[in-house]
Amino acid sequence: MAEDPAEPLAPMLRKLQLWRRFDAQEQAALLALPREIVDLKAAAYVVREGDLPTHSCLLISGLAFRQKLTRTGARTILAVHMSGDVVDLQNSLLEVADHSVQALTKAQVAFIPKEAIVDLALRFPNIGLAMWYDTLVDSSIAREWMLNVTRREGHSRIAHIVCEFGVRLESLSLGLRTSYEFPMTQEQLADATGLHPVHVNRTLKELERTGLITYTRRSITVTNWSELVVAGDFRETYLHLNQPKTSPAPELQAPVADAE
Amino acid sequence: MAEDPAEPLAPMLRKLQLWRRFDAQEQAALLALPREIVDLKAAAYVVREGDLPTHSCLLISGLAFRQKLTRTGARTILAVHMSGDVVDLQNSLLEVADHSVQALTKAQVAFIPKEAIVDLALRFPNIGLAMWYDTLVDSSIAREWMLNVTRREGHSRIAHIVCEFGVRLESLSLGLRTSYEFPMTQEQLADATGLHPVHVNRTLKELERTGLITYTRRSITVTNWSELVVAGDFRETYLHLNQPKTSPAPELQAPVADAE
DNA sequence: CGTAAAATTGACTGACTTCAAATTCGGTGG
DNA sequence: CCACCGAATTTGAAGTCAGTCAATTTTACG
Repeated sequence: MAEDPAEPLAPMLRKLQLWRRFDAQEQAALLALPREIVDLKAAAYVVREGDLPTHSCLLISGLAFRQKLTRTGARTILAVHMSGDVVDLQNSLLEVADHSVQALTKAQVAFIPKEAIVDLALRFPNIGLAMWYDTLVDSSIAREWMLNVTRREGHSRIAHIVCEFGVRLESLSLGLRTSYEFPMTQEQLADATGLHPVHVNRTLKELERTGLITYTRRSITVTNWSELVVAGDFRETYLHLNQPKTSPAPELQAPVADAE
Repeated sequence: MAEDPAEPLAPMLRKLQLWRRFDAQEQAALLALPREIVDLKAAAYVVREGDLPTHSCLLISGLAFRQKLTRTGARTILAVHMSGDVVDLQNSLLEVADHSVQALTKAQVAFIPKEAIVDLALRFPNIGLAMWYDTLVDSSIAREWMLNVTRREGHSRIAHIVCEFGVRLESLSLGLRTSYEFPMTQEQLADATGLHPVHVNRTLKELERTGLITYTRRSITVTNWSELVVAGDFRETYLHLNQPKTSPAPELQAPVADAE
């Protein structure tokens, strides 16, 4: 949790090095990205749908989520982001933001000019690849959510998202998969699972009654992990947490010999 | 439709140049990618969930779709791809395929070794950026689909997808937005909208009865575009078709002066 | 302590699913 | 050209999961 305040971009470096290894020069360039550190209150907007974003946003601490609305105001929550995620590499590289990003809890973020991101990707293609990979993993999670909300029943949807948050938070050392802080309201949980808040409430109660979880207003304890995994049809491959790191840009070491 | 057979990768070049302009060297490098051209029958698999993919797949002609299954066999269709799409830039760069890709119609594809893609991105960062952008647009469409299946009613979901295919096919000169070939079965349409095939059938009938579309087994004519747009809550921003092309890699022209 | 947001509960409704059977279509072989 | 077959579509009837509406209780927090 206690990041070196002198290196606010360290969480981004750590996250991207899940996908590619960086040499000293690449690490320095990344940490030297121009940025503005901002403290956000819960529910503060990072980007609004329709904006022409000028910055990307790194989440240093706290949680954030992406959302999209129908014309009638119904909401879907598309993703929940955690420390180290460059929230909205998805959004801000394209011209117009097609969805909004909002802080879920109070959060510390770094705004990075989008040209600086593009420039970094052009000067250090290895970092560009890592950022690309990172957005691909986001997409993979989005696909699993799509499956979740279209083809699983209510109690499975809830069970699945409870499993996912546990594994993700544990991978960041922000909790245990069987016990973690859970700051979403039931209404937000409903928008993340395509259900109605009332039904989410009843489903949580049912998961408690059947002994799978204990739920208090802002925390979750899983009391029967293996049954919860079955109930949620949870298979964690889609999180790509075991992606083997590619050693430092081997392609750059032998680019001349192009045997074909 | 009639692409120069000497340049089978031309559709990919055309598509990527929607996002970035390439100079002659970049264009040549892209067209020279190693590849194997394959003709696929309808329903043939390109990648299966769980595979360790070694190739990316460019769709030269025909349609393809991505899908994912629950443990009990229920299916969701995540995306439909058209000519020029590098189906599964999404999938094949990561270690394990988290979903399957299948031909929707008979199709011609080019398999490109994934190292060749990574190598191209490292040698020509401008092309790397274009491919990244391309996957971001895919993600944007995926987000709209998520909104569609979670927060719109059945008839809206169908109306929305009918609008989307019209606009996308028209942008590729493969049809008119108000009249196009539509090779999906009602069962596939159900899996793309999170509905049951029986309900899809009834909904299509209702859209016909109310005069919005005419539907025959394998083609759609929109008889009232503006009402269909309203019914489907369709706003085409998310397709990012008006993304202004960035002129040839300006960042590369002045990388020295880094005024901050 | 007071207040607003969030959670909870009950009664009722309905959009969509399920099951099952009939019909149509497209291609194939005689 | 026509009969045939499996897949896709269509239709009907009945059931249910989740939504809706509305009121009450709990909680966080100043």
